[in-house]
Amino acid sequence: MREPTYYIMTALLEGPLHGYGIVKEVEALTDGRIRLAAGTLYGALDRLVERGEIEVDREEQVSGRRRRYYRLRPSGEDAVAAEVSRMRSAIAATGTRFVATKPAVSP
Amino acid sequence: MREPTYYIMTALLEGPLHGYGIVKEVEALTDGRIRLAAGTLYGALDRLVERGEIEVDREEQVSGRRRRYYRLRPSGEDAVAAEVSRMRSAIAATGTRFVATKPAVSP
DNA sequence: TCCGATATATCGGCACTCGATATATACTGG
DNA sequence: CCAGTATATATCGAGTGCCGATATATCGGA
Repeated sequence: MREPTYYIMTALLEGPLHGYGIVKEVEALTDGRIRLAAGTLYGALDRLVERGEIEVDREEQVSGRRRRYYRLRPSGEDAVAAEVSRMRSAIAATGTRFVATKPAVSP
Repeated sequence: MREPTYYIMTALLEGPLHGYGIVKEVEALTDGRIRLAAGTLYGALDRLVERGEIEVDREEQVSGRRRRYYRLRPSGEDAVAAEVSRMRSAIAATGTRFVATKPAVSP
């Protein structure tokens, strides 16, 4: 799984969100580092629905704009868990070379 | 960076290795989970050389077979470190949902 | 009135991976 | 002695996924 797809699913871990809401949530989750391109987002969403990892939760009409909410399905959550596990293994493969540094806490 | 490329570079963290040696090292590093396909390996190697992240260390002739050793360059090591950092952030983004479980130690 | 934010959709191009195929040598078992 | 497996590298086409561009539409603020 690639990074954009991973973050899309991670955003949905908290609960259903619509496309643009996912963009904003991923931006928040990554401190602004990842700004999902439209093609990436809707392409990934379609693919994930087709694979049964997410599904349409509901559609809303908010001040003239349509919002389609997506929900993570159990297999999607499993996929995220598997991805986390793969990343942990990948980090472990470097041994003690790149040791995690705890972010500084405000004193 | 994709997983195969990541492991190719991780294998080179220990020191120079030739193509087939990388395949074996990655297999060892991942408990046999990842077996680099020939196309993946040599394609990635060429790309990494072109980008200056690895370089040819030396060539040997061992029992009639040519071996081309590759060496990780500083920018390549930086790339691996950046990748580790990205993965740590990605894991952190899931919050406390998927807590790391220490592998069981033989009792 | 025009710009930026909100909101979704689609298309073409690009990068990377993968399996298949090719080539060649060395060793081991039957 | 010959077939199969391991060692070793190279290349090509197909498939997948990401990205930027483009399109469309509404709403609020300067």
